[in-house]
Amino acid sequence: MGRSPCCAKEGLNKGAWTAQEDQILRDYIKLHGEGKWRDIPRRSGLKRCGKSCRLRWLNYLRPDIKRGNFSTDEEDLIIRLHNLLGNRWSLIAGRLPGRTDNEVKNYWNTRISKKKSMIKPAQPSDHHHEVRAPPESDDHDGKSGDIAASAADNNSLDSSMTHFNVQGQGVDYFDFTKLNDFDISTLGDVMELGDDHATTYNSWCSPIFDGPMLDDWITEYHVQASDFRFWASL
DNA sequence: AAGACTAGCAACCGCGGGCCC
DNA sequence: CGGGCCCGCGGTTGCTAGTCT
Repeated sequence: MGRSPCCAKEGLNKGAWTAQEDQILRDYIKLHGEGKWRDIPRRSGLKRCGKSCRLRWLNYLRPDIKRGNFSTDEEDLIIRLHNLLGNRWSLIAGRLPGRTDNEVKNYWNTRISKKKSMIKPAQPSDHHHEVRAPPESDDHDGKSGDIAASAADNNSLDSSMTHFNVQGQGVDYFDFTKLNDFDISTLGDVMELGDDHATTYNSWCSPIFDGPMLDDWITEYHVQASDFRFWASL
């Protein structure tokens, strides 16, 4: 079936928004709230398609938007989140208060990706910090003999590290089953990775503590030690 | 001073998913 | 169950300001 266009194109303005248009949109949303984007042009008199109104509001007019340069902390966060999530800009932006997905995406495309391309790839020996894609699920089933695990034995993050030799690639993971006293609540609001990679804190952290879920967890979520250190430090 | 080039950013576009009928 | 609508996402485009020659 053909998809209907988001709006009739005739008679609509395109390109940069004027201050007057911004004000109309601001006033409208102040009065009626966000949502029903398709109705906005008709009800507000704006000659813009609903999609354009939504974009303008979310990326520019929203009162909580932080403008200006990204701090080094923000940049570091973006790099780490991008390592973990890939080009899922809305998820990344969700971890940066006041930043929009568009802004993060632009920042990545214009600066960070360039910076990264100039840095030589990490050596295999410094695997705690190297940027590396997670092992493919097909590579191991979490129970196979490929995985030789050895875990230390007390409560600290370091001692709960488990080293796996997956397909000959040494990778460190955290074993939550070794973390008796760790304040897992610090993770509560950072683990909303969404969709097929992970769900919320409640739905996947809890089962980990109910039993030895590490193998499945690694297979499904691929959270490496370096990434977990990062999450835990937030 | 002016034209060419570049970087950064705002906005557009097409697609997919969720929801409702 | 399938079609249509709406929303949100990510890739891409194009404008503009700044820099270079």
